[in-house]
Amino acid sequence: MRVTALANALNTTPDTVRYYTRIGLIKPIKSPENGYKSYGQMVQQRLKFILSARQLDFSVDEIRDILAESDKGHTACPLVREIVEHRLAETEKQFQSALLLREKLRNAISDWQSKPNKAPTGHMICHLIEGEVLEDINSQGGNNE
Amino acid sequence: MRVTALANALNTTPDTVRYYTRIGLIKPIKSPENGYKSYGQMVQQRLKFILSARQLDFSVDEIRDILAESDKGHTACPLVREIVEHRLAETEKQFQSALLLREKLRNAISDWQSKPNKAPTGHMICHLIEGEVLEDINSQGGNNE
DNA sequence: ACTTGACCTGCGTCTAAGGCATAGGTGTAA
DNA sequence: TTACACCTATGCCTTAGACGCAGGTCAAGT
Repeated sequence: MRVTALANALNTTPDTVRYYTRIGLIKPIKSPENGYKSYGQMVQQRLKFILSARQLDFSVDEIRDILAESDKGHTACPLVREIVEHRLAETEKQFQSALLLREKLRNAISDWQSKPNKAPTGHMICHLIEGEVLEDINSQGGNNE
Repeated sequence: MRVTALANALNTTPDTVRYYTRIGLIKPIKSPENGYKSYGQMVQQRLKFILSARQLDFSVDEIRDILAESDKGHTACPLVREIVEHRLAETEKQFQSALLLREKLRNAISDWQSKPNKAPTGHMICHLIEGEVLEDINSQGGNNE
């Protein structure tokens, strides 16, 4: 199996396969005559795992750690559980900030409904944004990860 | 005002100020003796606008367009309204996909609650991920922007 | 055998929005 | 003057692949 065949088999792109190959997550054997990479059955299984983990939004680094553990013959399950918990927490944050942003944008739209368009005044570029909306936004405070 | 002073005044980082300077959104004057950049009052106002727009998740490119319009003496307001509508739509998408991901992760956690940890079997790296969860996920279909 | 065209390959470069490291400049207290 | 803290500009690094390019390969047609 070569890149494109493998990609098609697992419903991904050749570029993705090449990328995982480049960073060493999967290792094909190189044909000595034409230099093309050839992927075996084990590699396909491995790629399948990688793609599934990506669907759960695991980072490539996290996946690398999991595979390393697995390659040493250890269970990767505890690590996977840990990561999925962490990812859920991250997603919760993203979720909340998307919620907040949506609120800001909706407010902006409705607040601006009645306001006219103005030309820039030299000390103000667009009064819609530089108006009172600003203060509300800037006092939302910082976040810490 | 030099980078750090300006950054502190507007509650951002020197690196951010440098970045906006580098891509030409704000233009300081360079001291000819030591090469340090000096930012004036107008620039501060401009940066304030930029930061506010970033709070609304405007992209730097969008902000560049707005500033270009404003610099030509035209109202940027219609453009700003347009962008904010577009951004709201984008945010809605993000919101939905965060929601979906959260659901997937929660399901994974609860499904796995009762399952044991297993060592890799050679054709399976972690049965938690390679189990049935997979099929559900892979049939979610693609999105198009 | 030769050529055409379609497809495929590896490699290098690009993305967004800054973060970080490094090398060197500046200021001031001892 | 030296020590030390802080400041500066510059260049490289980050994610997870996408895209483009120059060249290689394959099957069909001549």
